[in-house]
Amino acid sequence: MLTKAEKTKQFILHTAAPIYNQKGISGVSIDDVLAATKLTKGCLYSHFENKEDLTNQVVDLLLKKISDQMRLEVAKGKTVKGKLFNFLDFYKDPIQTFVPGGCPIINTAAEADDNFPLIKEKVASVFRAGQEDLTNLLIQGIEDGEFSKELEPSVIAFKIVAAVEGGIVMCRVMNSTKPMVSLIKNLKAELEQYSN
Amino acid sequence: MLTKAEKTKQFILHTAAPIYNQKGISGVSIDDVLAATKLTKGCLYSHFENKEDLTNQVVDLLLKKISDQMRLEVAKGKTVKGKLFNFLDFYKDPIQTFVPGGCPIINTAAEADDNFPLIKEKVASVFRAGQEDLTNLLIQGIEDGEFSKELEPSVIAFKIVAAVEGGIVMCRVMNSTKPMVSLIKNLKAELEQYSN
DNA sequence: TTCATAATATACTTTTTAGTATATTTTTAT
DNA sequence: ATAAAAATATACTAAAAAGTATATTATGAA
Repeated sequence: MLTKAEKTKQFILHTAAPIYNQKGISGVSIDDVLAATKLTKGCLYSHFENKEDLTNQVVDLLLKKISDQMRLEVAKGKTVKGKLFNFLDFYKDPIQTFVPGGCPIINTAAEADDNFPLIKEKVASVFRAGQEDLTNLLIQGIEDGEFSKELEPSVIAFKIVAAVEGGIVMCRVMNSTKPMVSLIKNLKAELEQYSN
Repeated sequence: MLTKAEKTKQFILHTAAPIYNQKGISGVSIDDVLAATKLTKGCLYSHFENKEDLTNQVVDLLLKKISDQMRLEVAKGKTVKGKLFNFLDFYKDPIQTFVPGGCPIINTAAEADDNFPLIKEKVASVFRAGQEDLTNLLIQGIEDGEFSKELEPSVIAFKIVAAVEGGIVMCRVMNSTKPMVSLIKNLKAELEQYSN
């Protein structure tokens, strides 16, 4: 069983996660987290060394949450194409996102690249792992005969993720899910072009 | 001729611009700007009401700078395809960007969507204008017979921008321009597919 | 060239935010 | 049940950041 303290710590992390995803690392204050959790400083600082420590653990959680859920959805697909389509559908609503505030991966990436070397590395790892998995999936699709050999796995893997992540941010700012729906339809059609 | 004060104000804005693009709105302090400009508070606050005012004007400048330069490059193209390729090539180096820190449009979009309604609207306008221009360009390409009627202008316009903007952020975090080079090559190939 | 105005510098105050010391309460193993 | 240890609350200090009042200097139109 989870100890009380561990429960509280997880509660803090899970409560802080959407706040961080919405406000960004630099935009979040300890007081924001205290207000949301209704806890006090003494309590929070007994679970985290300082703000940097909290931030690092929140980012870890954010990246894990989105990655796990995404993999879960992908895994439901029976075929390679099914898995790819599930990946795309996972991102179909850029306004109401799995973690409020958009995709934590692109959000964190955009903020961390020039400012937080450690977090930058965390996000880079997530991107690299994602690219590797997607690329392998596409390779398997070719090997299985689902896709034509014309398809360049690593290029398409990057293109799909870049388009989806960029699309999320654009849609959120323009307050419309429409372009994303069209984009996903188009990306599916592009994959169909490579279908055997 | 530009008055002294106007010169100073422009100097502040242009000096602050890359700082904002790198650190993000919430990450920049007035002291950061003072340190970079070697000016004092009294001076800065005589040109700007407060931090919000400075921020708004810096964001305006950032969005204008990148938009103007992009349009300039696009305009150099002789054909529609030439213009589109120039657009893509404009973004070919995601590490050494026109404004240091990546593309101000996606950076600002990612930060503003949940936090700065006014700035969110500014970015949305830039995206909308860009989408309109790109879409019209593609429509013209079809009318001119450069592209096939199969090409859906607004969908491709969104796809290209989303992929490029998402790609920039991914490349920056992964510290590699390679995926971007491949992406641009692929997007050009995709456009070639629609070529007559 | 002078003087009114604008620009800039200096030296503050205020506010916000992070972090700490210590007292009190709650867990949990015995 | 109880006592040691852990968790939490209270009330602070420290530091950073925003913003202001006022003195000084520079600009440019008469």
